[in-house]
Amino acid sequence: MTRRNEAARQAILTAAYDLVGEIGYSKLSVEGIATRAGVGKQTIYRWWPSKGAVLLDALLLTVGGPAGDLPDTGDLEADLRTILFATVDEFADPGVDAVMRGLIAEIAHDPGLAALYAERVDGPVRELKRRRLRAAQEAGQIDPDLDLDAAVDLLWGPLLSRWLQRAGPLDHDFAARTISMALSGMSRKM
Amino acid sequence: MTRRNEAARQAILTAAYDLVGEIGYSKLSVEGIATRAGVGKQTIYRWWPSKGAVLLDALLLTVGGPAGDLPDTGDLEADLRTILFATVDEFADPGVDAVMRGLIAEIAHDPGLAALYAERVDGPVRELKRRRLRAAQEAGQIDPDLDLDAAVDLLWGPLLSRWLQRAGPLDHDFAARTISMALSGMSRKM
Amino acid sequence: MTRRNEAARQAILTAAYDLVGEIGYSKLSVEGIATRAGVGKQTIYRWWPSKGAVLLDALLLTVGGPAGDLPDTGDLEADLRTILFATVDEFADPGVDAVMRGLIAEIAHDPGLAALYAERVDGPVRELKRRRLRAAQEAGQIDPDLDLDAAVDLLWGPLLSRWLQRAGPLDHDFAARTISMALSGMSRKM
Amino acid sequence: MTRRNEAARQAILTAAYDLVGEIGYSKLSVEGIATRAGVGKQTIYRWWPSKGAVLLDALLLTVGGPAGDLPDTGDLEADLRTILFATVDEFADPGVDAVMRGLIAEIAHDPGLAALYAERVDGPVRELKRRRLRAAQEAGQIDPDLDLDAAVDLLWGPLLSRWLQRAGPLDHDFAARTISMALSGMSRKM
DNA sequence: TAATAAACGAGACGGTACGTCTCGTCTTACA
DNA sequence: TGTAAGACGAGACGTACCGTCTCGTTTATTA
Repeated sequence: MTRRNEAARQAILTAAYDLVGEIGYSKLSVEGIATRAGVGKQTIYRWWPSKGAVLLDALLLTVGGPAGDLPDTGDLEADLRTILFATVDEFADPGVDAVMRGLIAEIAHDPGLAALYAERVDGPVRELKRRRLRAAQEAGQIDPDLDLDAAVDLLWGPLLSRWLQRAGPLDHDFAARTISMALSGMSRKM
Repeated sequence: MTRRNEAARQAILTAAYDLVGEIGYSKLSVEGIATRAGVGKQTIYRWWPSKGAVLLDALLLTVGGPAGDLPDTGDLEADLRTILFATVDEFADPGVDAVMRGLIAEIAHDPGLAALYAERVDGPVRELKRRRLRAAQEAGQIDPDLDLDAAVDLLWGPLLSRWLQRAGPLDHDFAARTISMALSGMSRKM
Repeated sequence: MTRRNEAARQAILTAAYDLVGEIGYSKLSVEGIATRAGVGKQTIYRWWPSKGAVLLDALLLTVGGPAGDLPDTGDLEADLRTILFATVDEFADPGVDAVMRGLIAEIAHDPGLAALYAERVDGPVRELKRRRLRAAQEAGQIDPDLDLDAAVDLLWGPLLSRWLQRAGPLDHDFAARTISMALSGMSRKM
Repeated sequence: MTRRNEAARQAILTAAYDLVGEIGYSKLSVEGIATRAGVGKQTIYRWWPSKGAVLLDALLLTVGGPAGDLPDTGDLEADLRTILFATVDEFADPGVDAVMRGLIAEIAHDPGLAALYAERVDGPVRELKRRRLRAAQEAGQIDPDLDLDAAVDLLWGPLLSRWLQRAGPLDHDFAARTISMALSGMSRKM
């Protein structure tokens, strides 16, 4: 039986999320999270194996878990705009930004965290995206032979690229242009 | 004139690059680099402002600086394959992987490092990519009204996505599929 | 009326006494006692105010409380030998040794424990010693003007000294020599 | 070659000595000493193996090392008064009191500390005491067959007893009475 | 013969301190 | 002067216990 203190859990995740946005992943300390949350360090170590695991949970507070299906109005391009605009907005949140960057670095050398990330964050979201594109295939709007995973990356990869490299604006206009190119292609039409 | 010891510089960069591949960015310490390189800590602090700056220099040792123009045989799709296959291969290097992930995380809260990254790594490479696509525009192979920066991201973003999320294979086949979709588009042709 | 669990009391005192002999006073923890005794921490805190109080009770289990009068055969020197030899043997018990040393240190900054120690341990024993010497005074065997408290310290102090400083053997022979010197004095008799 | 910071050494020993007198041995922490001394914890751990070793060094600052020979005016009883009165005064110092009690407890389970104590504190002092008594033997003032170590304990043991048990006043008067009894004996002279 | 209330085991909690590790600065001795 | 070595003040690491505070679960009267 668990006698876990839910208030402490919330305080820890909120403190972690706020702090990482303020000082960045690498300067974030378990000590700092505990102090900000008004909690003993052991309470963090009791329930999470690492700083990364805490942040992953904190991320889910914001990005939300399985948020139901993606919109499907029948108009694929309009729906993709709705969805990618939301992604763009999420990336603009300093908490999400800092947490994601930290996790990306940590995942490389922490297989446990990588598994957790795949299971809790990437997997569910990616499945929703695939499902929306499959519906478009069934509606005859996109090529039925398309590799849906590759298609998902074609749509979201460019956003990721802008976000990571900070080498250009990541705004709704860019998302719209990406959708347009992805759907119709870069090549000159004869 | 600097009395800088070039042998020490080499030893530091090599040690940093090797170590980051072995133990990861977050566990890498200046102390560790100095010990591995057989160098005093002060010698590192004297010449680099941060761990990230050392790694950025170390990265340039491997990825190389401005490597001349990208190939232009006239066949755009073939040239893109050559180029993106090389990118895929670079991402497979554990040293490059670890350094890049670390830099990505650090850049968010270190403007100096961000500037350095933009100037030394991202900028020059991106310029070469844009130049190759501009040539294709002039050759009438792709839409003359295309936003070239967005086009670069449409091609390289999907690779970045696979590399970061580790949610699918990042191989030559995937690169080829991405190029094909980017050029011709996802939409069903009537 | 208390519904105190006597089995738990015994288990706690035994565990405390055994543990302090094994790992010493400073490394002894309430947590450790509770675990060894198979008891919840609260059961200890419910009945004792401090680690020292537990040990004081544990000490009384072994050293025993008021063990009746000291022997009085009429032969003072022989009786003192019997008594001091017993004291020497007690000091040799590792449990007694560890508990006493711990209490001595703690007493300095814990007035409550000091009072408890004076009342339960030192007081009763000292009274018995004084009483035996008073009988000797009445029998005309020792100086009737003697300060009995000082005399007690003259006999037992040297034992305490050896025990504390560990700078010489604390055995029956030493006790006998001490008794002999105390009774007849160090000065050359002309 | 040592590059030890002498100022830090002094600050640590002074802080340790002051603190132990204020809060007692068991509540004394390395963290507290470091903070009070304005020093990093590592600087303490670098040079001392334990809290006890720091306090032992701190004790030597006050009690002093080999302070030259004990007084020898030819009058043994007068000299012993001078010496034991000084001992009584030392025991009255709260710093000495707290340090000694702490060391006594620690010594039981720390052979290294015990050796250090014997070598640096107890040994030198005891040798001086023995030497003074030997001079008295040679002067024909005390029994030439006396076990000098036992005689030392006969004189200082009672002081130790009073100090430890706190069961009676430890003052010059008591010391004088002890000397008198030790020299002439408790037994009624016929 | 229940019910009921304390004492109990277990262990989570907010804290303090542990002893270790690394940070970035500073000092020393050598080349 | 630049360097290898490494001491220093600072502070986070992850662990062990502190003493307090619930939790159900015995027990052992009391109704």
